[in-house]
Amino acid sequence: MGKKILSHEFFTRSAVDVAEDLLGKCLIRKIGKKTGVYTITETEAYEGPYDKASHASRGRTARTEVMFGPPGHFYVYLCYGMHWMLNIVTGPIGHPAAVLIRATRSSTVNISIRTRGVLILDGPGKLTKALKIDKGLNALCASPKAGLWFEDRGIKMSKNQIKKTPRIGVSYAGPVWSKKKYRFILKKLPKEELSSFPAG
DNA sequence: ACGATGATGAAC
DNA sequence: TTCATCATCGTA
Repeated sequence: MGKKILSHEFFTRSAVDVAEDLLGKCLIRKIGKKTGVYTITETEAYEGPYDKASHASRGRTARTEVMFGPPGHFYVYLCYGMHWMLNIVTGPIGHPAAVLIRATRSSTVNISIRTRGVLILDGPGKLTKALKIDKGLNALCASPKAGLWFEDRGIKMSKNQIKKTPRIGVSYAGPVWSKKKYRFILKKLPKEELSSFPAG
């Protein structure tokens, strides 16, 4: 099976396109000798300074600076005083946009009790907690060097597997932007296509 | 339905 | 310097 690291070009597009295309791609987390593979099942696009739901709509600040930088870098910030949100910057330099990674799914193999199951991380805060993602990754380039990156592992996607809905928790963005269907959900993923990570 | 919990940005 | 506001989650 091919394992292609998603690089610069993949993220140099509109956040909406990247958000949709990230479904079925894999998020890889390496800490020490342990490597986890997590298939992305839910994303949200925050597209540009005109998007009232985006932090970038209030201009260039210390926090949003990363969004104005190069694509393929992480934008990580604290939400509600306790949850880290993982975003990946998209579009060309100077265009503030990013995609929020909201949920993943991966197969698990627990050798000690000889069971096989599925690990579902179904919320942006749960995901970062499980993958030990925090401010330390902010502004870093997605890469093995950072210990966190994206890969295409050959999962085939078709449009009818994707559900589009308005984004979560953005009512403050006004009637137009809060209603945009910029949230992408992968409805189902065949078991054999689930990525796995080594136990122990 | 609501409280936890702290950074952020805007107002004064 | 103060204040309202959050791209959420777990418990009720």
